[in-house]
Formats: sequence, C-alpha cells, structure tokens
Amino acid sequence: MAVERADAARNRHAILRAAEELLAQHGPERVSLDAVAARAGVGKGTVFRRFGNRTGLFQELLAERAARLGEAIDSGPPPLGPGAAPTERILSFLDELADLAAKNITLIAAHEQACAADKHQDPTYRRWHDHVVGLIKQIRPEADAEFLGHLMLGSFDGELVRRITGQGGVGRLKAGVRSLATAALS
Amino acid sequence: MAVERADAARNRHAILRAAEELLAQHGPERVSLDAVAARAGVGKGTVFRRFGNRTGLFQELLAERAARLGEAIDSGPPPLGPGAAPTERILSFLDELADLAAKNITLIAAHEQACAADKHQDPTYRRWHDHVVGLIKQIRPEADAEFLGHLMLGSFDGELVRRITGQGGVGRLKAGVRSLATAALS
DNA sequence: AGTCTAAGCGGACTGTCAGTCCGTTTGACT
DNA sequence: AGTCAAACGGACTGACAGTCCGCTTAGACT
Repeated sequence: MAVERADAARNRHAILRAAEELLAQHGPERVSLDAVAARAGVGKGTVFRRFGNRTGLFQELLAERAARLGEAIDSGPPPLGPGAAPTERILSFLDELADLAAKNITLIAAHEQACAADKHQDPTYRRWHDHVVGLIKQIRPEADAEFLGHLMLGSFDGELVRRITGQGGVGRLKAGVRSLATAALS
Repeated sequence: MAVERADAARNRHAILRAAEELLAQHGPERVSLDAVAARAGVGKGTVFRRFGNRTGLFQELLAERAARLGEAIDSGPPPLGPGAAPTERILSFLDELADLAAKNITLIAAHEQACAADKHQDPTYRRWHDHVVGLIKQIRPEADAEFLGHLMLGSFDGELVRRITGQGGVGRLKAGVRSLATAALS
C-alpha cells in the first residue's frame, strides 16, 4: 500500500473531525453519514471510500481515542505497562478505561450501535479483551478468562456508563468495577 | 380499556407467531416488519397499531417467553421463589436465566438491536434487574447493588451468550455466571 | 513546464425499512 | 337489521446506508 495522497489524508481528517462534532452536537444514532459528509465538505462517496461503512468510521474514531491507552498497556511504564504485578496492572487498566469511557460516552454508544453484532470483532475491543484475558490467566489460571474478560469489559457499555456516571460520577464507575474485579480475581 | 376484539386478538397472535418464525428462519436484524406483516397475513398498519413500533414487538415477544420465569421468581416455590436464602435465590435465578437466554439467543439479539439505547427501560429487563438488586441488597447491603445487578445481567448479552454457549454449551455459561456471582457476593 | 495516469472525488441513484395516513371493513352490542 | 367505534390494510413518505461511474487532480516521471 503506497503512501496516502495529501488530499486523501486531509479528507480523512476532516471526516473524523466532522463525525466527532456531530456526535457531540446531536446524540449518537442521530448522526447519518450524509450529514458527516456534508459537514466535512466532502462527497458521500469519499466517506465510504475511506471507511468502508458506518461501522468502519466509528471503529476508527474509537481507535483514535484509544490509541494512547493502547500504547500505555503495551509498552508504557508500570503499573499500566509491563512490569507490575498482574493484579495491579488489570486494576489500573480498568481504571483508565473508566476514564476513557466516561469521557467518550457518546462515541461509545454510537460505536456499539454501529458495530451491533460485530462488537467482539472490533479491533479496539479485541485488544482490550486480549490484554485483560492475558492478565486474568496469570492471576487465576483455572478461571474462564475469556468469559470473565468480556464481563469486566461489559462494565463499559455505553448506556450503563451513562447511567452510573450520571448519578455518582466516574468515581462510582471505578469503584464498582474495582470491587468486582477484586472479588473475581481473589 | 375494553376487551380486545376477537379479530384483534387473532391478529396479535398471528403477528407474534410470524415474528418468531422469521426470527428462527433468518437471523435477527434481517427481520423487517413488512415481512412479519406479510407472513402473518396482515397489513403493515395492523402490526404498528398492535405494537407501536419495532421495539414494542420484540419486547412483547421477550415478555411472553419470560413470563413463566417472572411468575416463578415472584410467587413460585423456592429456591427460585420467595422463601429460600437470598444467595440461593439469586444463583438459581441466574441459572434459569442462562437456560432462557441460551434457548432464545436469536430473540435476545433482535431485542437488543431493536431496543438499542432503551435497553434498561425494557419492562422485562427491569423486572430481572429489580429482582437481582433486591437480593444483592440483602446479601451485601454495602455494595453498589444497582451497578452490580447490571453487570450480572450483562452476562446474558446476546452476542456473548452465542460465543460462550457455542463453545462450551450452556454449562459453560452457567459456570461462569455462578462463579462471578459467588465471588461478588461473598 | 508538460504529460500521464491511477488514486481520489462527488453526488445522483438504488433499495430497504420504519413509521404514518386515511378510506374501507367488521365485530359486537342493541 | 342497524349502528359505530375499533380495527384493518396497503399505499405513501422520509431517512438512510451503501453503490456507481464519469470527472478531477496529485504527484511522479521526463
């Protein structure tokens, strides 16, 4: 794959920005790709050429927002990155994820809606899941790590995050997740 | 509200049956209300008059399938119904729910998709959640029962149930849920 | 600077579907 | 048999995802 042409790069950026803005302005669901294209000052075909479909757009948006956390867990300093004890790592990861989720509720909701059945196929989700599963296996090799991993990440469902943080703030979310994880891993 | 007219009752039934059949035949998502109406031998307007919208139809379908379990927890014999120790009740409830979910994966998926953001508003879901929350409060009054309740019910997400039971059967689902619940409640 | 061409563009077009509307039919009650 | 509100049905609307294809242009090469 050759280098992206300059105009293509500019448009990709404009589209992502437009999508963000519309997401912030109206709720999720209420953002159509027609509107995104219009706001980005770009033809509809361009949006689809770039991102394939609605799902692709929101996946990319989420990936962008999650990139920093992804690097941190792969190669950042402990306790998030390698080096710390698994339990410590998983707890700090869940903590960070809570922050991320709370800051991006609308995006998460849109993403869930767009991905629908493919939720578990999404690269960002998989990365998180793989990370969590790996750590669970170290802590409790006999547990059903795959399942437990999904349940832990289930805490960050868009609708749920909205409800919980809406009445209790991020602190409530973090506390709940932490106590669940602690219980499940000890 | 007067008694339902005979033709209306007949049609309601025909529509629910048609929806079930189409759901079983094609996947979720791929069932349009046009198709349901056609299959039920009924006009499209009738479907909407009866159920309001897509969400209403699937909610009703789920409510129908969940009715028996609902009665059992409200007034059936222990350990599901009142009388048993809370921990025992919650574990047997989750067990039953796992069976129900495994038997109705397609419906659950369709229901989730149709309800989308209103997931937590759905009467059936609320009933389950209320039940679980009440029991959690008895067992661990200091816990965030509301949040924990959502997490436990999160185990029955359509996509997740498909994955887990698809590779390990209902037993795997039950075991995972049980171990999580036990850990979180002790 | 001029030429070439594949990558990129845009927006009209299609197909699908949820939900509405309104003229027609019918069950139920007298 | 007569009445009429409830119920019916299917044409219609509006919105949107995704496709298609003729036109434009970045940028490589001379």
